[in-house]
Amino acid sequence: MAIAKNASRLALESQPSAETKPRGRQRSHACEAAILAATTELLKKKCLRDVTADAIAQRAGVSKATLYKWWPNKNLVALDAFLSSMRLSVDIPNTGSALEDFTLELESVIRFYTSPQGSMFRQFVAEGQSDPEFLTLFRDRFLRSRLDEVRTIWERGVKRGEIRADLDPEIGMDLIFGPMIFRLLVGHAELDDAHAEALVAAAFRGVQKTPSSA
Amino acid sequence: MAIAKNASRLALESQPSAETKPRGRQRSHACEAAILAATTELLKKKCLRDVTADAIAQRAGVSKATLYKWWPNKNLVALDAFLSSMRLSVDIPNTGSALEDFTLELESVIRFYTSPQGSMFRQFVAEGQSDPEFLTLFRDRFLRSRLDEVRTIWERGVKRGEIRADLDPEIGMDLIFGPMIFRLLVGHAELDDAHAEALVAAAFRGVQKTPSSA
Amino acid sequence: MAIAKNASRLALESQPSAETKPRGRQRSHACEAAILAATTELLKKKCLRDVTADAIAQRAGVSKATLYKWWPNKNLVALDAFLSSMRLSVDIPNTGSALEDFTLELESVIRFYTSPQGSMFRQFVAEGQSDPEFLTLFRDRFLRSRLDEVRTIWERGVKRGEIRADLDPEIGMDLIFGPMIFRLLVGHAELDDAHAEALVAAAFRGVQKTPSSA
Amino acid sequence: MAIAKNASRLALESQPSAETKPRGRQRSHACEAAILAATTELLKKKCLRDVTADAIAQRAGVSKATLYKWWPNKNLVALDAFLSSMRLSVDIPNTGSALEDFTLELESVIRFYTSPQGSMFRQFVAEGQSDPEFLTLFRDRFLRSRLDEVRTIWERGVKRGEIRADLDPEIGMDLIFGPMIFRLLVGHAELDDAHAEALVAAAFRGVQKTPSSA
DNA sequence: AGCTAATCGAGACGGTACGTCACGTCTTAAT
DNA sequence: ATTAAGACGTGACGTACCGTCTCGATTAGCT
Repeated sequence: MAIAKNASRLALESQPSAETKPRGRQRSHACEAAILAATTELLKKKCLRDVTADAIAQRAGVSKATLYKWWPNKNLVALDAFLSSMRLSVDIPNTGSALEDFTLELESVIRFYTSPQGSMFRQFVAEGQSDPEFLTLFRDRFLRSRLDEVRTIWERGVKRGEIRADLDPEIGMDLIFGPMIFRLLVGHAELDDAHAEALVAAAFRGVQKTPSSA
Repeated sequence: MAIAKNASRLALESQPSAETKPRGRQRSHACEAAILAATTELLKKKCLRDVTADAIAQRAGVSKATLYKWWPNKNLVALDAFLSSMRLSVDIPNTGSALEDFTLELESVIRFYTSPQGSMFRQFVAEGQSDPEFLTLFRDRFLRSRLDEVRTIWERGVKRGEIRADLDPEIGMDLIFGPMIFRLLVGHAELDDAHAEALVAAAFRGVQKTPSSA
Repeated sequence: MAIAKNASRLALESQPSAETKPRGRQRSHACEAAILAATTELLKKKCLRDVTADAIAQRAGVSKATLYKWWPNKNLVALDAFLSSMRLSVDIPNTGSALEDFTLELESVIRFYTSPQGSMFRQFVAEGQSDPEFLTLFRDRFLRSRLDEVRTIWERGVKRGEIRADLDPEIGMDLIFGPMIFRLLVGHAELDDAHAEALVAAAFRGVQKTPSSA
Repeated sequence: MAIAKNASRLALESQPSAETKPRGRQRSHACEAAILAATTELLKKKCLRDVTADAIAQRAGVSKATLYKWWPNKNLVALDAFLSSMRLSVDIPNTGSALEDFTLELESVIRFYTSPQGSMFRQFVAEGQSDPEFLTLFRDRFLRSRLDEVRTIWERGVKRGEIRADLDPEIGMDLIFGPMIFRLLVGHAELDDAHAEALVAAAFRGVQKTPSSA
């Protein structure tokens, strides 16, 4: 099931000691860090498709063999680089209003995804279209946890009675974030704070003309 | 603006009379048709990235040079192939209820986009992430007109008083189709008729617990 | 035996009337002349390998089909162009001394072969190495007659008692012109009037130290 | 000056010790040898023009990229193949008579140049006509040394008083070998032992009717 | 004067080889 | 054992020129 040849980035965090160290030279942390940093740096200038494994290795001052020893391919290096550059867990807004929380969160997400840094998101989704395993990995390692974090907004909203309890949260969340992803990937419309607000507002109020307001 | 070296597919359809034919041998319809057919066929088996220009040419019984003479790259060939295979303009449902129309339409779109044929959509969006010009072209030649067609549902709904008149239709449409695209590209949740219905319903009613129903 | 599809250039000169003209549009002299002129012109700037059939046709304002209708390939066009630009039969020197005649002739030949015009000679020999039929044709249409002309110098020399009668003229002629061709094609040594004189002198006197002059 | 991207063939032979080996994987001797062997083999069947880089690579079981990494084009591969297949330095005859030595040498050279193996010589001269740098390289790497070797015959002849000391050896050598090259490349006359003998004899005695023999 | 052939310009076409690029693997000597 | 360096096989790329072909327009001799 594991695609990555190892737990990659995470491998270095775990195993604080315990097991017997293998003989010979130990895996270099510096080396791995250099690769991830180089990848991040290069991806700010070019898209994933145009960043070559050679370029990463060269920029990191690392041999290509080292790179391929720890990652099965370039995409997974980029994914790790992306993940490692996002460590400081983003905290979810908590203003007391789910509407406001979602608006703030969406604005924040948009700002990130449209930044050079966050534009990697689009590349990953794109790569995923021709590499299902990579798409799965991307979902499991990044999206899932992000969505889980955001779901707390939803749940708080439900608890507070702001959000309909009968609505499948998955559908609710897609309703809020789907349109943003759509615009992000297809580029058919603007994507900024104003739109974030309008989108969340529309998702909340709904499209339908309510009988009362008629 | 034009990326394609010519009007390609469309060039052959238009102007049945009018302008004087150029002097030399005419562009072969058979040749172009063969290329588009071969491309469509190959794309049913493999994803766009894995279909090579050579394979298209060979399967079409056409020389690679001919292919590159009329299209700058295989993505645009695929786009033309996609467009040509969708000629019969899909008609938009018109049941008298916007909610039902959107549900039917979304179901239909989902069925298409998850078919071998329609999965090209995902590939195009993916390619577009590393080729902005292609993304623009894809939007202009395909998405734009599709969205325009669907917008009639919206406008009928507004006229009938089913849909809020104060809501930007662009936002409304993204609300309905964005979540589907999100799921289509990221694959984090199911995508079938039931979900189509739930999505449209949620978009219509909104996420918010209405005071009256409280 | 004929390689060319027709008698080419010569076809237009011959048959002043006689046979019944075929029906339809007649072959255009202007057209052929333009092709030959364009070829000659282009070959002054580039070597035969680098002059394309398209370039010839375009420069001549002629269609490629016309070109290939009358010549089987580019090399034979060039050969005809070469021959047609040399019509005015070069006259062989006749000073009364074979030594002097050969020297003058060799100087003249060297001047021609090292001119832009005459450098086609080298190209023909080169092409001939990978196309034996072309080499044969080149020999038959050009070299043979040139050598025959020059042979009169030899024969006059023999008659006058200047040249050994027991020597095969073919060997004698090769002795005089071979070294020049060698230098022309390989470029390992200078090729000018001085060398022409020295070469002919050496060929005449021989390499051997004569007993008498010892 | 250097055309080849490296010292190629020679690089592997030289410097058995001295400089420290570079760090990485070493250039594969087997790989290079396979390329040269394949080239030699193919050139026995087809002429240089008709031997493709792909064919060489495939037959050598080597990738085209590797081939192009070490040689800028197939001509230089062929040249290296030619040179490597001639290593055992041919020894120059030394019978005590320059006339006989030159005759033997010329016979030997003719036999070689008319063999499948040696016919590459013609191809090289031919290619050189459209690629001056290649011609220079061919002269420098092959012809020069061959001529230098043969010149010892000349010098011994001069010392022994068989050959005129006042004659420029370059002219003398061209006189002996030029006619052979002429015939080799143009094919207007036979090229065998008998002619070798006749040619050398004529070059030695000269064309001129000597007064004494009159 | 119209008919019928052949030629002509334009340029599309199939084919073949080119030389380049990136991928991911493998080899070597050094650490 | 891991590293840097970098050679290697694979396979697709997009380009160039070849020689053939298909058009419609032109230009004659023949009816």
